[in-house]
Amino acid sequence: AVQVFSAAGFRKGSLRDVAALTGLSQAGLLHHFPTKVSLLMAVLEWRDQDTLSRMGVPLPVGTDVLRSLVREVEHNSRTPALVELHVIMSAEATSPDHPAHAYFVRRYTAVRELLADCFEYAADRGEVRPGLDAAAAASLVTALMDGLQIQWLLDREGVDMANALRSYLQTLLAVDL
Amino acid sequence: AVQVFSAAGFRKGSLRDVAALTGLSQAGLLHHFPTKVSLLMAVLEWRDQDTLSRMGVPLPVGTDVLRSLVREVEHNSRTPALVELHVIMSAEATSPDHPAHAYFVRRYTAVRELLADCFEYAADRGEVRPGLDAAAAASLVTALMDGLQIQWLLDREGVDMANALRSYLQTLLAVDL
DNA sequence: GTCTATATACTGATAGAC
DNA sequence: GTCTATCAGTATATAGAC
Repeated sequence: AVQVFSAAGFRKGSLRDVAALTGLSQAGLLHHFPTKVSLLMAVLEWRDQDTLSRMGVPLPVGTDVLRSLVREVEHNSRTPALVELHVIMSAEATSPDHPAHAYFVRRYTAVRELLADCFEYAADRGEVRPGLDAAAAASLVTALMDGLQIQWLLDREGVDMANALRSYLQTLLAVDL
Repeated sequence: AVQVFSAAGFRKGSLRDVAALTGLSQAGLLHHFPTKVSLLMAVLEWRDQDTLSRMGVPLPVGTDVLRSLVREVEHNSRTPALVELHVIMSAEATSPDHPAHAYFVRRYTAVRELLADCFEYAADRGEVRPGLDAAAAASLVTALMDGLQIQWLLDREGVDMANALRSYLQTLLAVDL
């Protein structure tokens, strides 16, 4: 399902193609996931668990979150399908009638809050540039990662996501990352 | 076509729906645009002309490009359909087999070059922060705009694209924008 | 230049045998 | 738990009348 949805999107990705990749018939696939939407939700949950398994639970705090973030982006650079999945799913889900719309609204809010907390925590320790707006920085870092993924998918040799993110984060901090 | 492709993407957007919105039959629409792909290309060209008509031809140089950019983002905030169109088209087009793939590869390269030239031009006049990497800044600004559009579509009240962009650009410059 | 009718293919989901 | 068969809906594109 990850392969199919990442290549064709949820809207155009077909259960037939997913079934073919699993070796099941289409009806066989629907025995495990009764609807296409239920398969989508399972994919999104799997992706979150996959990410959390690398970042560690409970999540790190302060600048450790930023280090984890850079590591995660480095991992993404080795798994284009995961990047494609995020780019196409988040774009499709901006439509209010998309089945994953509410999920992505929640997810982006959560990611921004995690990052804002991380910047505030670091600010309390004097580890960020003076005068930094934690909430604004959180939104900016989130946007930067999304935008870099699009550029990287369009030109994998010409764009270095992890390096660009690390360089930018460094300009926000008063300590070495 | 802009309405349909922005709401459903190119892949899932149907000629039937476009035809219905124009008042034509589907066959009538195909008289003017012989294939779905030709309609897509016309939409992308229309979008570029629409943008250029606001930014002015020839394009401004130096920090004037950045001012135009902020104005363009302000305009986007008033036309959600244009933002939706860009977000879904650029995401879909990351797939190598998408009919707009080559178009978006070219477009992103051109946008980054335009911005890099602008930063170099401004640097020659001492208008940017010392030590700024023009090419890196160009890629970053492009990524930032794309990422902000996703966040804004998911939460229009909570995200201020133009303000976020202006604030970030200001940190790159040695003069007021 | 616009239409109706149609060809051909694919879609998600269901029914029911095994 | 997996299958075949099928339904009803949708898709792009074409043929040909007007």
